[in-house]
Amino acid sequence: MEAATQAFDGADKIRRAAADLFGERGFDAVSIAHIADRAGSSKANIFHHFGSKEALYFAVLREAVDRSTDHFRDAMRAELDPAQRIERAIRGSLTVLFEDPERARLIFREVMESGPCRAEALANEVFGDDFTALTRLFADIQPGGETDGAVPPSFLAHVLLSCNVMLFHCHQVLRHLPGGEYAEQQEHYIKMLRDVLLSSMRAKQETNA
Amino acid sequence: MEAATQAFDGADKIRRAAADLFGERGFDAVSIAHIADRAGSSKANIFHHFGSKEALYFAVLREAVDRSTDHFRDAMRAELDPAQRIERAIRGSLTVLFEDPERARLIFREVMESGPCRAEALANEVFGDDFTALTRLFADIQPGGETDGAVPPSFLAHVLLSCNVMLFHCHQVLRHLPGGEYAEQQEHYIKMLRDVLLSSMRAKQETNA
DNA sequence: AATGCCGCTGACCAATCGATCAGTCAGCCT
DNA sequence: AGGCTGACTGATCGATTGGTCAGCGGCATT
Repeated sequence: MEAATQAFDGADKIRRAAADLFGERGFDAVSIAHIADRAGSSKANIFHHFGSKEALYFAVLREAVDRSTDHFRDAMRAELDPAQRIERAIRGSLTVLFEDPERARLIFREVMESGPCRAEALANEVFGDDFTALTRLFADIQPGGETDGAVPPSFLAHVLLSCNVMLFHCHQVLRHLPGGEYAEQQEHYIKMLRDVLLSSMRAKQETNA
Repeated sequence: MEAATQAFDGADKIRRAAADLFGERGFDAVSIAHIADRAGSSKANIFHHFGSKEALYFAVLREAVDRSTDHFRDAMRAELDPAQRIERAIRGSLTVLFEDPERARLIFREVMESGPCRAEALANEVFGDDFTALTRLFADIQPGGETDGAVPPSFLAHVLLSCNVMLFHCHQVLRHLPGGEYAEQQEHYIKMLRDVLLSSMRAKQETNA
């Protein structure tokens, strides 16, 4: 029926322009006129294809979400020693963030802004799989199984993602902080984070008070 | 000269209303009319006191920054054993975030949005002192001094701040993730993060490849 | 050739945006 | 009393916002 041949039809150009602009400046700071201008289209055409500004935003958001989970999944499968598997996971998550920055900022802004209502949907439909996969990775590697007192795998996933997300969003600031040179040496950063995660897994933890 | 007695003059009410709204929804999503309404004032009066929307935003931002650094400084001084000092630091940083959420979101949004131009100013004038203090804390506690191969103190500061900031911004999502119950048990969260940081300091790290 | 559909456009809408204006009112100084 | 300052307001500005609508040209079907 339709021609799937021409990959760049008008609607797609609009989608991509909107993704860039929404990612850079957020929902409210971007106007339909801006998007139309960047896409080389007209305002009316945007409403013809998407109906409203909100609908366009959600379309862009959903596309960004789908794409990012694909990338993350690829970076996860590897049968190596624990240190290398952790490195792989760190690098994979980092790649997702840095290779499509606008998309990543779009998603994180949504997470920040979303109230309790949408948060559960985001957790289940968007981040659940990736987080579970990462948690399972740490559970697999854990030397003595889940001895009580040890840091649980899901928290190690939290540490990994937190550090990466922070590096991504703040690296322009971090690199000017005293001792923040790691923000510009990605390989060095990866090894340090790997060491933090590895030693947290190995150590028998004290659980005083 | 001026009366320092009346603590809530008009300008201050505007400032506080603006801080709340900017923190909740960001700069572009908030209009002067909203702020005037919330402050029980008039649009024109806002321009009378602050000159422009941007000037009001910066005034609010600066006030938020000053207040947060004060709180952080208090939480830092304590002469206890390493585990307790780290706990103290985690709790202090967490308090800064959660006890004035709008202010915290205001600042973080500024960090996210700022290009390379303003990032350096933010690093030096706003976050430099706190980050340095936190780094020094880890350097003091470090058992064998700075043996090479160990995770540097500034990176431990990165881990601490990253995890806290992520917990703050995403805890509505995290608590719905499998294994994300820690997002609602703050004391448990603090102890886990403390263990991660402690074991990262103690362990002689491998620096292969 | 007439048809209907679809991608697309310029002109236009009411509402709202940030900002300015002249002007009011209360307090303070001389 | 009179002059002056500063907090404050309602009305209003031009520009821009998200959104609508009638209509255009190309293309496939009948």
